[in-house]
Amino acid sequence: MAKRADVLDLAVLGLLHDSPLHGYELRKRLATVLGPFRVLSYGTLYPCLKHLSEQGWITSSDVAPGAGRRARIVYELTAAGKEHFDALVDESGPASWEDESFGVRFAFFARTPTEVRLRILEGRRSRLEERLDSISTSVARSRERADQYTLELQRHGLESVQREVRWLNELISHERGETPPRDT
Amino acid sequence: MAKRADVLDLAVLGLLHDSPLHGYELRKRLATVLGPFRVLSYGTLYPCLKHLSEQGWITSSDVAPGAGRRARIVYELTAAGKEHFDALVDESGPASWEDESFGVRFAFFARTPTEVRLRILEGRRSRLEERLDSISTSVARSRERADQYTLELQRHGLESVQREVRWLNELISHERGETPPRDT
DNA sequence: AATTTCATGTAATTCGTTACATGATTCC
DNA sequence: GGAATCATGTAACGAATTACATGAAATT
Repeated sequence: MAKRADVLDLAVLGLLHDSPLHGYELRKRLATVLGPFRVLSYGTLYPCLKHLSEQGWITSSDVAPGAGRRARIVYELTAAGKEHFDALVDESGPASWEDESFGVRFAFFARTPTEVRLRILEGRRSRLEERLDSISTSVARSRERADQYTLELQRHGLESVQREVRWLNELISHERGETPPRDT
Repeated sequence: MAKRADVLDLAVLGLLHDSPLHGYELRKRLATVLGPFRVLSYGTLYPCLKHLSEQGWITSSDVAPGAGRRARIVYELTAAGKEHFDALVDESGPASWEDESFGVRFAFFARTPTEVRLRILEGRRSRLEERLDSISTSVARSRERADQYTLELQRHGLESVQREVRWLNELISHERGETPPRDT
């Protein structure tokens, strides 16, 4: 069963899928995958890399300080790591896992089979629709007690979720209707 | 200086501002304030209530099981608690604190002076604008390396942030231009 | 009679941050 | 010569979750 920590694993394995990288560079690229706001600390990244090595999903090799570049440790994906990545991308787990991993899984869609892409998009959509329900319920429950600002906050939240559902609908029909943008 | 944990403190104190409540009921109402998605566990709530009592911001009293209702512990805001709440609402801290507390502080706007409301809204807006910058930079940096899906994800993220900025603009001009919806 | 909802807590664990510690290289 | 960036880690701490533990009252 997928755990929370697996989100980071997934992101790191996904980035190493393209090319071997060292920790410092990985951290910068993770910002793109996890969202440009979140900057991961080394206190999280390096223990994670150690863990991935122990599991045999990546290998590390010391690269001597060549012309202009200093010594660093480059991590590379193993065959087992590729398998694990595929399993993680496809894996469905508790709603919290799927929510947190959605962005990361989407970021690696170019390497994901169409049917898995569809499953992920549809899963996301149905979770958002549940959210829509629960917001409506909570709005109904607290209408008397709520002031203008609370209502406005709920309204805005509702609208944001609805917008994302529309976005997903477009993506889903795109996946179903025509050749995907790029197929690897 | 505001810490992360203070977000929960703020939410609890804000809810108790209206009326005394017991833990179980508090937890349900917290869902409205923190967002209908997040359900807080008792493992977080009860230690928090203990902490707030120790600080003298709330008092607890055992209520005997009256007609139809069973025994429970009702928490009430103290004068010191009200002061602390006001201080927390007004407090500016690291970006992470302001980001996480924005929703909660907004939820209690009805009890917040107009100038503080404006400070909070403008603070949020300028943080989002920084985010806009950093997204643009990261898009520019990774354009060659990025595939269609990564670009689409970034595009969607950018649009969401821009939408929220527009929302904030409306709220700000509303605060500046006319009598606020409700003044307590 | 059984299940759900009400109601309160504790213990172990996990995730992640901040601060600390170190040092080379490049740019100004 | 000094600052910024590159590069890798550890230790202490903090926040919150899950699982555990308990039990009464209401609903079906």
